[in-house]
Amino acid sequence: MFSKNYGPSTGYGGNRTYSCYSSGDVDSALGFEDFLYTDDTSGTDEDLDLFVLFGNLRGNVVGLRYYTGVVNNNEMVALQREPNNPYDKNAVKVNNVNGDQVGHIKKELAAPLAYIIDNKLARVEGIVPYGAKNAFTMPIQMSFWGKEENKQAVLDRLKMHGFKMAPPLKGSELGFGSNLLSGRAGPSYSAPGHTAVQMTTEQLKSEFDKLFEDLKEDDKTREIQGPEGKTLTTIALILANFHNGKPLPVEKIRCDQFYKVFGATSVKNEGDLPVKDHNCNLESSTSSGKSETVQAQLSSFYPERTKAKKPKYSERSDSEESEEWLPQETRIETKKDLPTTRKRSKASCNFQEDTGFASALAAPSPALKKKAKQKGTSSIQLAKRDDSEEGPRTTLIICPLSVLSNWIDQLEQHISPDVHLNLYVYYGPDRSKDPELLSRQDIVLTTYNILASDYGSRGDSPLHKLKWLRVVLDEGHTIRNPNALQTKAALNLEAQRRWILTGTPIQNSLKDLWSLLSFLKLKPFADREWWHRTIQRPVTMGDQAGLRRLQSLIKNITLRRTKMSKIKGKPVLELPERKVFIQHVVLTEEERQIYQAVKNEGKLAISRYFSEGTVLAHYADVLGVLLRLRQLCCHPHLCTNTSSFSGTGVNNTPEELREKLVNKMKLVLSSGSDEECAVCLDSLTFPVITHCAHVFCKPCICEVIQSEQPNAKCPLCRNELRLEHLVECPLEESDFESVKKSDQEWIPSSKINALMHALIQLRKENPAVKCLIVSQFTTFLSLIETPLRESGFVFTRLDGSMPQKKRVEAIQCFQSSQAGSPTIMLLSLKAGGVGLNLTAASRVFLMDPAWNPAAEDQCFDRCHRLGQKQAVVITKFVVKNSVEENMLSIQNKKRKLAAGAFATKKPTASEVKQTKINEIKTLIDL
DNA sequence: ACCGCCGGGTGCC
DNA sequence: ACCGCCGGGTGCC
Repeated sequence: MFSKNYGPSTGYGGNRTYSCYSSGDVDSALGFEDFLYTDDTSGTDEDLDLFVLFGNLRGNVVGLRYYTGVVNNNEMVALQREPNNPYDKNAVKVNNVNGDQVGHIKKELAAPLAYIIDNKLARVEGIVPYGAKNAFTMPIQMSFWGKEENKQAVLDRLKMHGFKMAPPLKGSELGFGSNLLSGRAGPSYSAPGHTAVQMTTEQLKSEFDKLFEDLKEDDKTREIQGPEGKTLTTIALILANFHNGKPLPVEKIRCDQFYKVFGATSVKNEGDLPVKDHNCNLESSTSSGKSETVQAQLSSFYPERTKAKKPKYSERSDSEESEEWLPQETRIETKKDLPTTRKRSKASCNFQEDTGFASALAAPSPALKKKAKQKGTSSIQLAKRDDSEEGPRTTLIICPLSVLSNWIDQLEQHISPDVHLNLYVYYGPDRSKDPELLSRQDIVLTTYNILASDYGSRGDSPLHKLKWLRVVLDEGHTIRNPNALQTKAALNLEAQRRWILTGTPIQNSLKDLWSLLSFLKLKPFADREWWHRTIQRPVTMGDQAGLRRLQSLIKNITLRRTKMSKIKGKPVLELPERKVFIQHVVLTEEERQIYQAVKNEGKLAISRYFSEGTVLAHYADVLGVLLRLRQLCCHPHLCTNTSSFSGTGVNNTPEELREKLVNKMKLVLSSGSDEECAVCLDSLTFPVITHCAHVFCKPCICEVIQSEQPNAKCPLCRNELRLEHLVECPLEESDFESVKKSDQEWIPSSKINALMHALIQLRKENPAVKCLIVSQFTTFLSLIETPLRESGFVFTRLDGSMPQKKRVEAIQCFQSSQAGSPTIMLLSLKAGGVGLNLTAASRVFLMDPAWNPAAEDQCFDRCHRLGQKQAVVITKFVVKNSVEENMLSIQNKKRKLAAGAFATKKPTASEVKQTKINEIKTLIDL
C-alpha cells in the first residue's frame, strides 16, 4: 500500500470539516493552510476502482430548516463528516452538488456512519429519492462503497446501531441509483462493480476520440476568421471556467439518467442560474448575462480594444506574423460563456467579430519594443489605463519558462500603443515582491517555477496575496500532478476567472482532466466526490451515460482548435509535410570494440543482478550501463564518466556516500530516461534519492515513509527507508560554459561523420536551409561544434543549462532570416519545453533516440508547427546492432501503450517494476 | 411538524 | 398526584 498517498480523507465521502472545492467561497481564507491539508489535492482514488457496492440504506436528513442548500427528487447529495460539531462529534452533513449544506444525517444514523467514514470502511453516497421539497426532513437513500474486506465491518457497525443494510440490487453497480429508478429487484452479492461492464481499452479510446470528434463538429460554427480573411487557428485546447466557484449550471450537462439523478440542482427555472447564487457576485446573472461572449472576455483582457476597431496592419513591420496575434500558436484566449450555450449560434457571430479585435492589435512603436526587450524585472509600461473599475483588474499569466519570451514578444507585437497595457514580467531575482505594484498592472507574466518557489517560501508570495481578475495557465497540463508544488501554488491563487491553455488536457487518465477542473474550481466537478461519482467511475466502468456526461462537460467548458480544424471544409491550417527518416549508422571497427567491451561487462553485471533478483536494487547502475552504451553510440569521448557501478559501498564515509548518491541521481535525471516516480507515476518533481539509490519525488516518498512508520520500505526494492537518509538533488549548477575543453584530442565518430556528411550535402543543395541538431547529451553537442566550425557552419546553441537571457538570444538569432544568421542550432532534447518555436528550421537531425517517444515528437513539433512553411525532414541516427535499435522497439511499445492508455487503470507498482525489468532485458539483449 | 417530545398546569363525576 | 391527562411550546447536529 505504499503507493497510496492517502490523505486523511481522500475520497471518502468528504469527512473533512471543510472542502476547498466544495466551498470555493471560503478557500481564500484558508490560504496557505491548504498547503498543509493536501488531502484533497493528492489524487489517490485508484483504490476506488476496487470498490464494490456493499448495499443500500434508507435514512433521514434533518434540520433542513437551518440551511439553504436545496435538492430535487432523485438528486445526489454528498455526505460530509463534521467532527467539530459542538453538539455531536458524529455529525454528518448533507450537501447538495453545489456544496451547499442541505441538512444533517439524523444523529442515530450519524453515529455508525461517522465510524464507517472516519475509519474509511466505506464511502457513502446519497440520493434523495423523494421529499426533496420537505420543510423539515427528507429521506436519503445511501449506498455504501468500499473494499470487499471491509464489508462485514460496515454491516456489523450498522447492526450495532440497529440498522440493516439492504443488499445491492442488480444493475446498481454504477451507483446511480439506477436500482431506484428501474425498480428492479433481486439481491446480488456476486458481481462486484468493477467486473461488471468494463469497456476494453480500445472501446474507451475510441469513445474518447469521438468525444473530441464531436467537439470539432460543434466547433465548425465557431471557427475564427482571422484578419484579412486569413484563418486563425490554434492547436491548443482551451479550458475556461466561467466564474470562480460558480457552479456549472447543471441543466447544461444533463443527459439521460444523469439528469434524473443529478437533476437541475438548485436551478429555480429552466435555464436560470442556481438559486443559491442570487446573492453571490454573479457577473453574468445581471448584465450581459447570456450574450456575454468571448469578446467580452477579451475586452477585459485588452481593455480598450473597442476603440481600435480597424486593423492597423499598415503599421505592422512584420506582416508575416499577422497570423499570430496571440502567443503560442495563436492561443486564443477565449472563453465560452457557460450559461449561454443555448445561444451558441449567437456566440459564434461574436467570435467572428472578436477576431476583428484581434487584428486590431497593432504593433507597438519600435521604442516600446526596445524597452520591452529589457525583460527581467523591468516593467513594460505601455501606457496607463482606466482605473475607474472596481475590483481586481490584473491578469496573471503563468507559463513555462520556455515560452515566457514568446508571450512577451506576442503581447508586445500585437498590442497597439493605443491599447494601453501595463505588463510586468514577474521573473528573475529582482522581481518586485510588492503586491501593490503588481496590482497596478494589466498583465503580470510569470513562470510555474517562480509561482511554486514563491509559494513554497511561505508568506512571501505577492502572487498569492493578490486577487486577480484572471489567472491564465499556459500549458496548463503542467498542473496535472496534484502533488507538485506548482499545482498547489496554482490552486491557491485567487482569481475571478481561471483559464487553462493546453494542447494535452488528458494525457494518461481522466484524472488529468480533474486536476484541471479543480483549478477552474468548476462546481460541482472540482469536488472529487462528484467528479468520481458522475464521471470517472461511470466512464471507466463503460457506462454510456457517463461518457455522454463527460462529453457534455467537455463541450461546455472547452474550445478546441486542432491542426486539422476546418472551416467550410477547408483546413484551417495546412501544415507542411513532415517526414521522419531513420538513418542507420555503422560503427567503425574501433568504436565497435569499445562498445562491445562495455556491453559485455555491463551485460555480465546485469545478468548477475537478474540471477540475484536485484535488478531494481541496482537500477541506477543498470541505467548507468545503458547510458554508457548510448553514449558510445554517439562518440567515445562521451563515455568518460567511468564512475564504476559498484553499489553503495559499505565503507563509505557519509560524505562519500552522499556524493555517490547525488551522482547516481544526476545520472538517472540526466540520462534522459524520463524517469518517473514509482509512487505517483508522474514525472519527478523535487527528486530525492534513497540510500538504496532509487529516485522519487520528495513529497511522494516522504508520504510513504510517514505512512509506513516505523519500518518503511523502498517501494522498488524493499530496502529500509529513513527520512533522514533521503538525499536531495543539489540545485543544478550551471554546467553552461563549464564544459571543460576536454584534454582529449578531438576525434570524429561514425555518427558525427554521418551528420557532417548530411549537413554538407544539404548545404550544397540549399545553403539557406536551417537545421536543428538534437541530442540528449550536451557534451555531444559540444563535440559536434568542432567539425561545424571546421566546415564553416554558422551555428547557435540552446540547452537546458543556459540562462534565460542567452536562450532568448540564441532563439532570436536562429529564427532570423538575415543573411549570415546561423543555419544550425545545437539543441538539447529537453531544452525549451513545449512552446519553443524554431520554425526557421526545416530539417532536424536527431542524434540519439530518446526513451520516451513523446519527447522526440515534442521536439519535432518545435519546428513543425504553425508558421512552418516548408516540409520538415527529420533524420534519426540509429547505430546498427546497438542499444539504440533496442530503444526504438521500446519506443514503439510505448507508443502503442500511450495510444491505448486512456482511462485504463494506473499500472500497479509491481507492473511498473515488471515493465522496467522487461525494458532492461530488451535493451541489453538478455 | 396534520408529528413526537418536553415540561407546566392541573386534578371526581 | 412520587400519578395520568391536557394542551402549549417547540423542533438538527
